[in-house]
Amino acid sequence: MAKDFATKEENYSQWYNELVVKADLAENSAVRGCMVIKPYGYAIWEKMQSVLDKMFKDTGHQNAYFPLFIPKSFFSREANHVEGFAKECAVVTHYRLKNDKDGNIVVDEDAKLEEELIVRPTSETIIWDTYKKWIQSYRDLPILVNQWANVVRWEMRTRLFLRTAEFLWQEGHTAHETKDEAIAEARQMLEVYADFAENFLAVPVIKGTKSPNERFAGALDTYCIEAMMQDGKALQAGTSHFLGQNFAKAFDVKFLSKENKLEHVWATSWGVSTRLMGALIMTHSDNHGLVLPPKLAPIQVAIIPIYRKPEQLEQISEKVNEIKKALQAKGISVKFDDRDSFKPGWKFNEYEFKGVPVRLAMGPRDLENGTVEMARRDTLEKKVISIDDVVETIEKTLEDIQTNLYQKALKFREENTVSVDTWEDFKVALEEGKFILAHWDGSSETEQKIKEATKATIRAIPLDPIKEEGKCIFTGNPSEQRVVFAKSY
RNA sequence: CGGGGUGUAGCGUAGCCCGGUUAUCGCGCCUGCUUUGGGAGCAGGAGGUCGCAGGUUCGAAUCCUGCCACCCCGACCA
Repeated sequence: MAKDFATKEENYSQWYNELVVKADLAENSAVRGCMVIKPYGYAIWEKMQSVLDKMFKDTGHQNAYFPLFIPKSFFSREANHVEGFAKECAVVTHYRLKNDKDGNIVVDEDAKLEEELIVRPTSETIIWDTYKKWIQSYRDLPILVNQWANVVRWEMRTRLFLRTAEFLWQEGHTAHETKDEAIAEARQMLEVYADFAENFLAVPVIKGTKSPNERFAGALDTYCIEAMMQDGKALQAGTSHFLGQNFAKAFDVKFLSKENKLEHVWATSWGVSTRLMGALIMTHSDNHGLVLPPKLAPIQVAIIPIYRKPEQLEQISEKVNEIKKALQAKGISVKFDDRDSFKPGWKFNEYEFKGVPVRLAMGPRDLENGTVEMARRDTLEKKVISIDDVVETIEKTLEDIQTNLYQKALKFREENTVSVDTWEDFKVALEEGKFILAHWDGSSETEQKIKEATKATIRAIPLDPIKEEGKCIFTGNPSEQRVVFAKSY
């Protein structure tokens, strides 16, 4: 089953250890749960970064960088925030090692830090401590800053891509004069994420807000995009938080308004991580390996020569280099794999599991006929095309693949989303791995009880809902709109 | 931290219950020849503290004790 293959870590981590592997660096495994991102995998991350970075800049943001280490005391300033992260923080207590009398390297107890440092699990605290120094007047606002960084969350159980102990991400932290402006910013960034997910990752997402139980620690409102993986489980692909004045109050960040009044600043934060690579794998992969959307594929076209004698390779190379040049002129990334150490069949498989969208093969037969064989990764179709049409055909095919992947994923989600009105139906649908649209009375207790009974949580309270009166699936209390329930990663 | 399981070559494994030659097999790796339109074939070769420490024994991968690590299920989570 494709969906088993694409969603079980032991499967994808094996066939895709070209991309990324779990860190296996230390025998006593202090780095358990971290990942080594290999060059090909990192190339995908870089593509994502460059697209997102441009989107952030187009919406007026700038990049900056803040320290990895955060003094412990910063964390205790915002009560909800510390509660949310305290259980998963790595703590630095010493700054020096020494040799003991047996020659072993040990921690130098004399080098104990006065105040422990936390390895950032997220940077709100250190950034707001800094913003205090940057903001005095309404003229200093808004501050629209993004940071590309790594963060560490000491999770009890890790999972490749989706929940590694260390991960790469971007975190935006903005400061505004008014509540409305901050909410508008959080909403805007949610739109940016949704746009990126759907038009680049080719992953359809549900936009919504989180219920209080699922909200970010310290936020007044958490906006999210939720995607469905091939086993029907939900994956939170990105979040954007309206933080209200919580951090401004905790870090005493005030400004003088136009009316000469001292007011607390309004805040947002938003982030996406290397988890998006997990979303990519688990949405599109099939039993042949990864399937990459053309807009994010490091290699869009792989060309494989088929030959017996060196002379044939020479002739083929000549033709291929013309094609390669023409494609590159159109901004298409091409790899001509003329390595002699692997056979064509081996290469076909290699590029297939690397998810390269289009593969060309050229052999003696094609040389005679002026043709080339083109195979597309999403449908695995092969056809022979004329060399004269190659650039045009490939451009069109890449667009087709991008659209097709999105449509396929969207169709899958729609087929696996159901509206239910009874508790019995709810449980059945959940067993079938569906997204469930159901009424909920709005209380945390009810959500908690449903979670305990079924493991399902509210993934999103959809934005712009169709207003519809109904009764809560669990308690029968009145409800104004349906929310999305699902099991999640 | 609670329940269950596993540790043998780079990876995956057999052997363990019932102790006994040189620790099994596959993949991968190296060399040579033949091959090349969907993961090639043959021949030869390299690679091992059997998780660690102790014990029982003439003899331990195998039995006993302790420790360590990892995996799965729960609580936690982008």
